[in-house]
Amino acid sequence: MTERPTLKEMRDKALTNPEVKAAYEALSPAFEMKRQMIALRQMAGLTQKQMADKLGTKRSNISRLESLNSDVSPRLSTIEEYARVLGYSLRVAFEPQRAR
Amino acid sequence: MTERPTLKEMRDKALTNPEVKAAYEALSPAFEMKRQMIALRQMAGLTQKQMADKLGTKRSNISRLESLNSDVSPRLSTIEEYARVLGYSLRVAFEPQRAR
DNA sequence: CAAGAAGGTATCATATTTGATAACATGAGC
DNA sequence: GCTCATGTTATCAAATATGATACCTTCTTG
Repeated sequence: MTERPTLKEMRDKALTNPEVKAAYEALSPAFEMKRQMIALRQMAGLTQKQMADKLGTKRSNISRLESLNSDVSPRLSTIEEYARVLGYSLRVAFEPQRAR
Repeated sequence: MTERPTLKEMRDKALTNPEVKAAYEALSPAFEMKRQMIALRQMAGLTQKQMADKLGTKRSNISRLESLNSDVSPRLSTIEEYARVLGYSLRVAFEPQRAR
């Protein structure tokens, strides 16, 4: 039974291409959130160093937290703290999954 | 210089009262989120056991994750997974902090 | 009452994040 | 070129979350 590729097969194949994979992940909630975090910090006119001071930690840790290609998934409380020192609170919403 | 209590002092004092503390925390973003998670699971007609199976883990871990008076702050990826198996994706929004 | 289903909580081992330090790269301003 | 500010990345120790197991309570149903 030879068949033409299913949608899922095409997607999986595409994801083996690094560029496609990057573009795909760029849409993930975590990526969107990190972009937001960076934007909020910059809008507040703060450097990573100043942000680190406010949070009682170091530059490098802020860099890692904001890093788009970091493989760590931060704790919810870490994101909450980051938001709080910038004058924001978190809202976590669940929305019906986008079509794939 | 005896003074009348500041707002902050009154708040801190109030938070030593367990009941007040509970009511206060009930408004936190994490609490709101957990309530949402439980509601979504129940709307899907799933028990914690069934949820655990979908996630490849155990009942007790789901209970802890959903527990409102748990002292653990889950990873973002943990919440994402939970949402995903229910057909939802996460949206994390930053909103200007409520007045206190 | 007995038995099973559902949920809660404690504990321990394991996995992962976080904090701190150091080294590197880039760009601005002197 | 030099220096400083900013940001990135790697590494290790310490803190914390997660997985699994066991035991407990409360309901429900027979």
